[in-house]
Amino acid sequence: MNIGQAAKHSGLSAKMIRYYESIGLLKPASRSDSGYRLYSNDDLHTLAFIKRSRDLGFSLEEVGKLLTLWQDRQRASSDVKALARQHIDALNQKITELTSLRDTLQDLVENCQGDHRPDCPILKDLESACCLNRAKAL
Amino acid sequence: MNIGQAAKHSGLSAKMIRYYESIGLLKPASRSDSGYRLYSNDDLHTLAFIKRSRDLGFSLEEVGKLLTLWQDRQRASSDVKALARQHIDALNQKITELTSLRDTLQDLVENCQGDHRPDCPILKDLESACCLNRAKAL
DNA sequence: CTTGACCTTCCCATGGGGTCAAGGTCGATT
DNA sequence: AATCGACCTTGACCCCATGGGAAGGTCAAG
Repeated sequence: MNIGQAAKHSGLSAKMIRYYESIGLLKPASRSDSGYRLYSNDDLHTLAFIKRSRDLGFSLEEVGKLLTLWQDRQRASSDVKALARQHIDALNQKITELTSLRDTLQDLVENCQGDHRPDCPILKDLESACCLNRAKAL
Repeated sequence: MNIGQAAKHSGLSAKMIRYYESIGLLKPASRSDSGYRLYSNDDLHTLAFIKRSRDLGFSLEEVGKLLTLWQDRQRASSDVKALARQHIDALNQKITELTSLRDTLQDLVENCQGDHRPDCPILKDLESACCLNRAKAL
C-alpha cells in the first residue's frame, strides 16, 4: 500500500506520515523498486495509534513515549497512567486559563453597550494598565 | 526612554517590541542620534494596551484591529463588542474541546490499574482504531 | 504516446516567541 | 584617556506541527 492509501486509512496526511518518519517517530517504511513507501497492515495499525494519540492531544514527543510503551510487552501500565495523568493536568491548567480569560471578556462585553457611541468599556479596560487585577490569568 | 526601559514598564520583551514594529503592529519608533529606539509616555500606553490584549488571549491580528479601533475616535463600540464576542466564542470552543479530551482521558485513567502489570486500557484504547466513538472531540 | 494521478525530496511559511552572535554606544570608574 | 559592563542594533537560527508548492520520477489507463 502506497502512502496515499495509508494516509486515507489512518486519517493522517501523507505529509505528516513522511514527517513522522523523518523525526524518527516511525521506523523508515519499506520501499518499492521505484522508491515509493510501502505500508503493511501492521504499519496502518501504528499510524492509527498515532492518529488517535494526537486526537487525544498528546504531543509528538508524548506519542513517541506511548508508542514505546505500546511496543514494550513488559511495559508497566503505571507508566502509561502517569503519562496520561500528566497530560490531564496540562489540559486542566489550560482549561482553567482559558475559562478565566473568557469570564473576564464576558464581563467586559456585558458592560459594553454595543451601540454606535464610541464609549466602550472593553477598550477602556484594555487601555488601563493600572487595573490589572481583573484578569491575572496569564 | 530606550527599549529596555519601555520593555520593563510594559511587561513586553524588547525583542517583542521590535517584532511588533517589524510586522507593522507598531509605528516605527523614533530614534536617537545613535539609532536607539526612543519611547514616549504615549508609546508606553500603546505597549501596555498591546500587552493587556495579548494577556486576554487576542491574536496579534486581533490586537491590530483593537488598536485601530482604540485609535479611532469615531469607532463604534459595537465593533469592539463584536470582536470580543468572536473571541469569546473561540475560547468557548477551545474549552469545550479540551474538556472533552480531558474527560476521555480521565475515563481511561480511571480504568487503568496503574500497577506493574502490562495490561493497560489506555493503550488498548489508543490501539483500537475501531472504537473511535469515545472521543470525537477533535 | 500522452495524460493525469500519484510519488519523491526539498524549501518556505505560519505564530509567538527564545536564544545567541557580532558589533556599536553609553555612563561611570580607574 | 582607557576600560568595563550594561545596554542597544541587526540578523540568524531554534521550537512545534503542519500546510503549500516546486521540480521531477513513476504508473496505469486511454
